[in-house]
Amino acid sequence: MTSLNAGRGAEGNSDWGKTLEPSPPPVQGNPGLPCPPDFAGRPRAKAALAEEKQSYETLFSFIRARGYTQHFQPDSTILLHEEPANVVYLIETGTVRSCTIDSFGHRQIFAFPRKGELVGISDTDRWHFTAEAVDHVVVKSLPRTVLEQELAVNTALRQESRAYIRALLAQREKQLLMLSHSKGPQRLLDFLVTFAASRPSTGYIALPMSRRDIADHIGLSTESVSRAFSHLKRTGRIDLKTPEKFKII
Amino acid sequence: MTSLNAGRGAEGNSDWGKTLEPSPPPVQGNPGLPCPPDFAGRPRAKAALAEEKQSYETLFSFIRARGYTQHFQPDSTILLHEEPANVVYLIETGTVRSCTIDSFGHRQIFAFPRKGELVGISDTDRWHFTAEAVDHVVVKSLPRTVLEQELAVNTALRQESRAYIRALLAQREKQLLMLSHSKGPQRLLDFLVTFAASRPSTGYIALPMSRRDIADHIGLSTESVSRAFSHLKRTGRIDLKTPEKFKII
DNA sequence: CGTCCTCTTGAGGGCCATCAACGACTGTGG
DNA sequence: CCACAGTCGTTGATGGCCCTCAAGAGGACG
Repeated sequence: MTSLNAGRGAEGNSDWGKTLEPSPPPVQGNPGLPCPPDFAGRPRAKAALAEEKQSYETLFSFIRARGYTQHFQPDSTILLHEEPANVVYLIETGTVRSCTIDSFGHRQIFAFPRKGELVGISDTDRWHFTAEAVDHVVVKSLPRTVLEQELAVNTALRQESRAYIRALLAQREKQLLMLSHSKGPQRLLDFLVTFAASRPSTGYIALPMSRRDIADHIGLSTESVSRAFSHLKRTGRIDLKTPEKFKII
Repeated sequence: MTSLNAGRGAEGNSDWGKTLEPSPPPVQGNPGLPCPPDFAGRPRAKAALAEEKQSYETLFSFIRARGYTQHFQPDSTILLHEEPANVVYLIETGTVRSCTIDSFGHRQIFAFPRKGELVGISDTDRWHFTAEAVDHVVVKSLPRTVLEQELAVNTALRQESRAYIRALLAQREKQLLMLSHSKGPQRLLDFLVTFAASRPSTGYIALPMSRRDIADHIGLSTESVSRAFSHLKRTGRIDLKTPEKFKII
């Protein structure tokens, strides 16, 4: 929570960080240059200046076309930590919670994936987390072997799969930042805004998960979550029609 | 920080979660089965029961062989958020800090990669974070185009690259768990243990980074980090010879 | 209508951020 | 050589946030 005004000044790169040793093979036929042109600040061909919105349509279409529809009852387990990661899910309906539980029984919910999001794309051997249905969940599930076979030959699919996992990583890092630097009500508001953004809906938005789920997501106790809701309501930042229906203001 | 004793009982999967709709193409010539055998709990061939330690030797060797040696001065910038991700680094010497800074100037350090770790493997277009040298850092840097060309044709490399990013994701999730559920001294101890584990050294271990860096990593103020050090020392969990040299007990 | 669960609100206390001061060290310039 | 400023690490005092314990309201369900 330090503000980095002074700091150790990450400036003064002067002539450090330059290539000092051209290394044996000059890579790609750039005879005179110790360092190929890609080292310079040139953006890659496909990257427009305007932030290019990543699409996962190839990946999603593939799973939708080849996957099997499965249903999960509220609070049932979709995939369990340590078990073989034999499948990938694409959510069609409902909300999932992805979490881990430590040896003391403390639970951390990393995400609440919903319609149009993948669950299980990040593992190939065994699950490193657990996923449970929050409400009634419908998914398309695809055997991992099928996905892997296609990944081996389909470049576009590979790019999208990588991009998806990268996005997960960036998401987690954003959460780390939030957890260490913002206070309860702000964390709740951020969560609600993010959640609302995943719904195209206007008007009141329904929260499928319990206060405890929210608490274990944003790192508070259920009581503090409740107080944070009351605080946001009192200060006019949200409208809370019922405990489950809210609107951002 | 709830303990999940009662909870909504993630049991009772009974006959939910079964495939309800065989979906058009039965995939791989399993005529009668609506669901190929990989759906069952069979581990994949390569996965031994004993936790298989992932090796990144193909990836590392490739970078070592084709990369360029670069040096970075303490506190110089290795890669900057938003700039083109044209390169991948393998650290040979020194310690790096990978971080992001939010709009209020709050900094979150995600990791302190060191010898034998990669920096920048997670992005392909632009950096989603910043990396700075903590002390004098020597790296092998490889143009991304070279890596991508090889990834396109080298399956082993692809697997290792994916595994590396997966490991980063799991690491971040572990950090999230730690940040929300453990207190200052415990967080510091976890960090020190992790840091010590990355050194094969016996005896006292030197900390290259400042208290502020540690603070921004484990989500405390510098003063609290200092108090946590004192606390661990007082309760006999660490031996602190100088502010930079410690030993786990 | 009682039981159970969730959500909410209050009271008390602990952890930690903040402000402040101090010693140790370093590099600078007189 | 020494005064001086600047940085870093440490410790103390104070206050705020939030966890814990506790109690109560409201709804779901048998």
